[in-house]
Amino acid sequence: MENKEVGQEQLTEKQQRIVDAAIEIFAAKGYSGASTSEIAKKAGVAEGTIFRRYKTKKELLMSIVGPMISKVIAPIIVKDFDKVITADYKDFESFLRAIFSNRLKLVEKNQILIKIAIQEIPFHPELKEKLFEVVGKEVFKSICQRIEDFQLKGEIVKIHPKLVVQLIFSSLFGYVASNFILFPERSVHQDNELEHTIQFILKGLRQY
Amino acid sequence: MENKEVGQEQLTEKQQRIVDAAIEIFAAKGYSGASTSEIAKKAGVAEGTIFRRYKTKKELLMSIVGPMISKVIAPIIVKDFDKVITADYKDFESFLRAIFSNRLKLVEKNQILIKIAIQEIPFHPELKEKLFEVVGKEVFKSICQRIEDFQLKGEIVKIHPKLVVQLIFSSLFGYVASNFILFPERSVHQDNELEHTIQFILKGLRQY
Amino acid sequence: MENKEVGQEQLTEKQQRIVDAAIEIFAAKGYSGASTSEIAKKAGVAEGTIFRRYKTKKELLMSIVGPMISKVIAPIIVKDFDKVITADYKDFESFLRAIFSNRLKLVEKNQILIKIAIQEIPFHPELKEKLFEVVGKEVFKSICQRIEDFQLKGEIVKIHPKLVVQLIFSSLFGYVASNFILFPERSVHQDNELEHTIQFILKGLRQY
Amino acid sequence: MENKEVGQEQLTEKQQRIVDAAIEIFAAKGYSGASTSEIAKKAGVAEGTIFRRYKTKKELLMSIVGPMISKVIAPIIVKDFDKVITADYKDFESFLRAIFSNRLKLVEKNQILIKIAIQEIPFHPELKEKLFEVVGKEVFKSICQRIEDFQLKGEIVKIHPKLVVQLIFSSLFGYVASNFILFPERSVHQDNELEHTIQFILKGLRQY
DNA sequence: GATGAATGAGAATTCATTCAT
DNA sequence: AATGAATGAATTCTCATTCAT
Repeated sequence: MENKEVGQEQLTEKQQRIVDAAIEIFAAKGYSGASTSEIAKKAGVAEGTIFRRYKTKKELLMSIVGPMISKVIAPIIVKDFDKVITADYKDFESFLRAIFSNRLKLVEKNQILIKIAIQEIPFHPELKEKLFEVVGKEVFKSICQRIEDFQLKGEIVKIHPKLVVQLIFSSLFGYVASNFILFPERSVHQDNELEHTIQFILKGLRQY
Repeated sequence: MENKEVGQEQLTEKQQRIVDAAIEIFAAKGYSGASTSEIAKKAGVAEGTIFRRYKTKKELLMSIVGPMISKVIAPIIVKDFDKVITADYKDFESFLRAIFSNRLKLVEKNQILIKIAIQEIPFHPELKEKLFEVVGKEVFKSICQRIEDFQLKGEIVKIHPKLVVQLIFSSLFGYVASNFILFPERSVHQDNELEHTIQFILKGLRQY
Repeated sequence: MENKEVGQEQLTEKQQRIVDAAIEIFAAKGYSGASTSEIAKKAGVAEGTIFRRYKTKKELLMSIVGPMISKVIAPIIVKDFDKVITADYKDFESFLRAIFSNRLKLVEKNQILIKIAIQEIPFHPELKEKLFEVVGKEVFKSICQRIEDFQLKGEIVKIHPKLVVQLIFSSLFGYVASNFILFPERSVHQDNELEHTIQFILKGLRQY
Repeated sequence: MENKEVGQEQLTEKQQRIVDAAIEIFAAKGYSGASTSEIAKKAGVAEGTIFRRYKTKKELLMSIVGPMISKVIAPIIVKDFDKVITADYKDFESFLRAIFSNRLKLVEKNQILIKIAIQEIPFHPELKEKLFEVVGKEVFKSICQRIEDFQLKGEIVKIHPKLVVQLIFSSLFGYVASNFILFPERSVHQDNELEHTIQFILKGLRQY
């Protein structure tokens, strides 16, 4: 399972194997629980090899999670957001579906990385900050603005736009977290579950 | 901040201090990231003292998280569930409010413990199993049953009861996770946010 | 060869053995060339034992050299200096002999420590500073003052007192360095060598 | 600061840069404290490049210090020694001044190299031996012989010639060590200090 | 000749755990 | 029960050295 999405700026083959191994082990045991020797063994390299490119174990983590936040989390929300923003969605439902449909694929594709990110964010203020920056500044505003548009058109309930966003993403996050992180083996995320979740949000935000 | 709720069966004062210190440090750094010597220092006891009662570090974790799952997680859902089940809630809204109102207090009261549990569950199959047992077997059935009642009365949408439960608890979990674990410093969980969340769920589950 | 002079504030027996081993190995290989595992082996303790008391290898060095500077170097010059100052030495010769006689015993007794200090001072600014402080501030002034007395009495040449001190201690340092550090195995420091050195300084500083 | 004096037999430009970098870093951190990768970085070459010419790190040190001992230390004492020996110095003072004057320039010019040599000699028996050979055999005898001449003429005190040499060079070494190695930043080696040192030795060795 | 990725032995340090007091 | 010195295995990291390109 390669994660070519992340951090492959001129990595040698061995370094790429290190990154892949690290991803797997960080996901399985968490950052603190993973040992560099285990990573090296799984990658089939000498332990010292890890430290040629990454000065510290933490740098290895950051090289995985840091870019991921900008390259995966952000796109999950922002990607094609120009289109979403520009595109004149005929209604809120289209908007919501647009968000869910292609974004959930990104989530699925980057499951492990997201698992690592969610697991480690509580322990690494830098990551928290980065997430805030990426999500907060770049995305939040534009989404909120869009929400207001739909509110003005009377399509969704007139509560604080921030709250609308939180409700949508709480549902999304709850869905993701329970399916991917807490109980990944369950894999009950059938299509209709997703559809019902969308319906749930749609109705939950309806005005009357 | 004492957590008298958990594991105080005949603990000496020092042992109680150890538990309190462990809770704080496990929450801040995770199980693997916490060291027993740090815990001992914060508790103001000798390093060896920890191992008098708890044979291993892991046993210390389990003594905190294990009981917590039965004593806190379960009550969050089950407590007074006899009443909930017995009580003839006049409608689904009452039922939902009943769940949220007193349960969210439990969550707030046990914030740290829940943080630890959520952080560690992915790494400890035993915990996962215990959670399944407690939540799954004891609670899930009865909640589902109750949901079916409301569905028969036509109060909520007729989708698979399990999904209804997941939607409700996804919202709840999203709310809890984002407020308590990911961004505990934000503390925007104002009252009206909660109210809107309830409204959101109510409408989201309405039939038409 | 115990070095009970230094740093034995409530050391356990093992810790004392660590210090002794460290002194021997630091002296033989220098700080960077010595490994903690070698020290542990020579001390007959587990490597981890070193780090119970000394957080780092450097702290171990400092615990040896730091106190030594105040407790050995300083006394070499200052010890009984009250007497030297108070005592009305009938002439400069008595003064010089007083300095040399009992002080050189201190040097001999602390050979190894002095060797380490001299070897490491160039690489550790902290040590240099400490030496300056101890020697410079506490000692230099009072010696210089004493020198001036002898100059006024016409016993020694009237050049800058600082220079007199430097000439005396250059001779002393040259003697110590070549005998103890550079060529310790030669051990030609016979009594008459010392006597001639004193005569040499005496005549070298005579006025006419 | 190039040290063209040493080891430039057919060195490529890169190899010369390696030598220069090594000199700087060996001086600053000592042999054990210096890492080849740091040297490579400072020299602006690849890590492997060092090992093309020098099979080991130690060989690099030896290529610097070894030749230095013959090419710098020896000349300090021997250079023009034919002249010194042949030349009929009219008195001991001229002899002493001849030694000091042009030799101290050599010392100053090769400060760093001498610093390295003095720092490393205690740890490398080969260097000690080489120094003995060069200094001891080639120089010592002829100096001693010369000293005896002056003693016969009644110009200097009649103690063992070896001791005379040691007294002279102790003063010289004390001067060099304190000015260049221990406290290089002080740089108080003013001209008159030197003059006074010479006067000090002269008088110290006078007969009556 | 030069490079720099890779190595593996070993360095410093951490840490859960034991045990004599 | 409590202590805290001691342990030794494991962990992170360093570094001289090799070798294919």
